[in-house]
Parts: sequence; structure tokens; C-alpha cells
Amino acid sequence: MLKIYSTLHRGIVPFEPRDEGKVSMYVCGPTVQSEPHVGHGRSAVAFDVIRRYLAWSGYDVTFVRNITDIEDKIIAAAAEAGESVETLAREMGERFEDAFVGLGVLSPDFEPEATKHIDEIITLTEVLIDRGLAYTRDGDVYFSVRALESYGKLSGRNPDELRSGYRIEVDESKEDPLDFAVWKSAKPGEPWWESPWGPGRPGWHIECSAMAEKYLGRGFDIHGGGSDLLFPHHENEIAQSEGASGTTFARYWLHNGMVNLGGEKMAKSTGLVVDLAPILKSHGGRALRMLYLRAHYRSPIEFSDVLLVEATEALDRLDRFRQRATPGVPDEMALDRFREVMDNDFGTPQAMSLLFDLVRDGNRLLDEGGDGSAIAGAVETIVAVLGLDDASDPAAGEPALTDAEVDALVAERNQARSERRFDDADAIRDELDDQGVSLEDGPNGTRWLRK
RNA sequence: GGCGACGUGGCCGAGUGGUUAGGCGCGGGUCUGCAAAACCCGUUACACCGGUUCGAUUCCGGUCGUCGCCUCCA
Repeated sequence: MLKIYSTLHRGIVPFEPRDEGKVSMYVCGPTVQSEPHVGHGRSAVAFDVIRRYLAWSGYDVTFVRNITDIEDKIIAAAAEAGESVETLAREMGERFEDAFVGLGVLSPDFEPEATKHIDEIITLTEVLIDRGLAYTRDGDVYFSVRALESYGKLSGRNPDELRSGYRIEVDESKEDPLDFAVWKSAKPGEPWWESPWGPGRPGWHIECSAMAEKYLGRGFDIHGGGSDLLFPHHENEIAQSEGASGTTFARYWLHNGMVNLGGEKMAKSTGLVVDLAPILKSHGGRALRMLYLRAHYRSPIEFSDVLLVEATEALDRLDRFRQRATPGVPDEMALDRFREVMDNDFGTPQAMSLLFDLVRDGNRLLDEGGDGSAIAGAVETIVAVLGLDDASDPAAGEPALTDAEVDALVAERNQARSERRFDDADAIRDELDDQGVSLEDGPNGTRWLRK
């Protein structure tokens, strides 16, 4: 029985999908305004693992991850770069795509872009106006927070608390400072689309409301995103969607924790950012994934070079076992334990613990000459569900030495060893080490592994 | 100020009312020409102060500290 933490419920609750055997998921993807960083990667990996696990558990999963490609920040960034909004959004979208692929994140079933759903957005906005939940002002459309009684139910805030003592730049055209834009009239030089309220563009939250309903329908199962989106973004999505439909928008809300640098949140605004691309290149996507998965997805995690190295070492240990053992029919007890920890709000840290317990058990068995295939099979299964399998690392480079060349050098070294020319043997070993190949001399000969 | 999360051993990071998380590191050992790997043994902690309890790291209250959201943000 799967139990998940839902921000809306403020606790761990049993997961009951809208439709038997199916899961519909919508995850807030990037606003394509700048380079993807390690924080974006964490969110993508967190929901990728959740998705993979649900699918492995037998659910038919429909996974949607949007791209917000029109928004104030993108307009500003494009202006600064002297590019068109469209060009910048496309470029950054590609960077995100590359990074996600590098992290072994599976492609969404749908990846809708805001600018391709203007009609749906306009239709939804009209409904909000008809229902008295939104109003127009000089070509803008605002959502009237006070018109919706349930406003604040996700984030646990009420309008009165929000209002008191806040230094919001009060926009005189709004009826209430808390009201937010659903549609913004175009300023000179900005991209625009025709609408009943004049030329303009969507506000920030409306695209998710419109696209989630289009691809998943009302009352879909899981809505995910970073904890920093909880308010106001997700709160406003709910307000718009439930205000318009009068029914549940999403059943469960999941939020991943932030990535910190030196204890503080990684964020573009503070300059505390580590871009994904160089990390993927230097350490590979699997190492980063390992770093992410060692902590629970809801906890904040620290990122540093030292931690990345630690994760890499842990991954190496796992890989050494995987290269050593031949997988067979998975050990059922191990898989049951895996289900148990994952069914408890996707406990990847416990899954990692289990994985390394299996590695130790498997190694011991193999050392004793036993059959490690069942354990190895379980390890392979778990590794695949966590996305730590080799298929998830397309970035694995072409080796400098071919297998045949390595074999030849190993044979040459062993010849030297048998003649007790150990200096020569060690020289070859060093050479191979430089090429990223490590050797292990055992009773049955020498094994070699690429690092 | 409001809402929320958290303070665990050298580091990272789970978890639990009473029994070894796990990883990395470190020390010792087995094995080995040496090394590496693997295995074995050791390194054993829960911010502080009260309370509840036979017993609290785990529950309750308080103190201190850290962080997130309240403005764009994965």
C-alpha cells in the first residue's frame, strides 16, 4: 500500500488514484530563462524516480512536465541578451533537455509549452471572468483572491495574514494587493497574442492550470514541483482551476526540497548557483543522481565537491559489484523490502541502504563461491527503478583504449608478473590506471574495470 | 511579523519509545609480489533545559540555533 506525503493533506496519506490502475502526474517544469542548475536537476530526478517507481509498481502512468516559455523573466533576459524571447526560450529549453537526458530523466508523455496553449488559456480566463473570480483593468486581467473562499488552502495562509505588514508594491490598478495577473497587456516590444482584452500574454500561473487540465483532466492525481513553488504559484494554480471548474484540481501535492550551497538555497537571484552541464560532464549524471537519492526528496540537501566525490565513490562500489556478479531471477525478499521502503513516501535513502546491504551480502556470497545471481538480479531491478542503471547515463564516453587493447596489456603485465618483473608489471598497471582502467588480481586471474 | 521545516557520530544522511540504518573517511586484520577490490573487526551519535514513562535520541513544553516561503525561483 503506497503512502505519500501530500502538502495539501499536511501528512502522509494513502495513495488512491482517480482511476483504478492509472496515475496522472503533472510536474512544474522549468521557466526557460537561464542555464539549468543543480537544483533543477534535483526536482527532475525526484519526480522521475517517483514516476519510475509508480510504473514499476504496475500503474499506467501519464506524466506531464510543462515548459513555461513566456514570462516576465524570460522577456527581461532576452532583452538583456539582445535576443528574441522565442530564441532565448528555445535555446534554454534545449539546455534543459540536454541536462535532463544527462541525468537519465525519462521523457515526459507530454511536454506542453505555454505559448502553444494560448487558446486554452484565454478560454479559461473567460470562465474566471464569467464566474466573477477575475476582472479586467485596462487590458489586464486579475484574479480576485477575495472572491474565492478557499484561497490559501494549500500553503496554509489566509489573505488577512498575507496582507498585514507587507511591503508589496501596490499596483493601483488591482482591487486588492493580493490579486494576481491572469493576463497581462503587452508593453511595447513585448511578445503578444490577440485576446478579448486586447493584445497581451498569459500571467505566470495560468498556463499550468490550462495545460494540466487539457492533458490530464480534472482531479488528476499528483501535482509536483519544488517547495519554492508552493506559494504563490501552486496556490494560484489551484485558485484558478478550482475556481473555474468548481471541483478538485489535483488530488495530491508533492514538493521536493531545495539544494543548498553552504547552507543556503541555490538560487539564481543570489548568485549561489552551480550549473548542471559541467557537473554532468565531469562526474556523469549517475553520480549526481546518487547524491540526490541519498537524501529523502523532501529534505533540503547540501551540494559540494566533497559530497559529489563521496557519491561517486558510493556509486563505484555499487558498480564494482554489478560488474562482478551475473544477475539472475531477482531475490523476492529483497524486492519486497524495496517496495516496503518506497511505499513509504518514496524512501530512497532506505532503498540505498538496502542496495548496499545487498552489495555486501552479494560480495560475501561470491567470495565464498556461492551463487549471487538472485541478489545481483534484485540489485539490477532496484538500480533500474532508481534510474541508476547504465541506460540512464548516455553521457558515458568512448573509452581511450578498446577492450582488445586492454586485454593485450593485461596479458603483457601478467607475463611480466609470472617472470617476477614486478617493476614492468606495475608500470603497465599505472599506465592502464591513467587510461581509466583499474585492475584486480584474484585467484582466477586478473579482472579489469573501467572507472 | 505570519506560515513551515529542521538541529543525529570525522563528514553526508536515515530511522525508532527499550534491539547494528547505509555511504564516505579513519584504524586494525584476512588475501596479495605489491597494490586494488572484496570480506571481517573497531571508530556508536542523537543541540540545551525541564516534563511524561519502568525506560526517550524517539512523545510533550520551553530555550538556543539553522533554513525555507510570505517578491521571481526546481
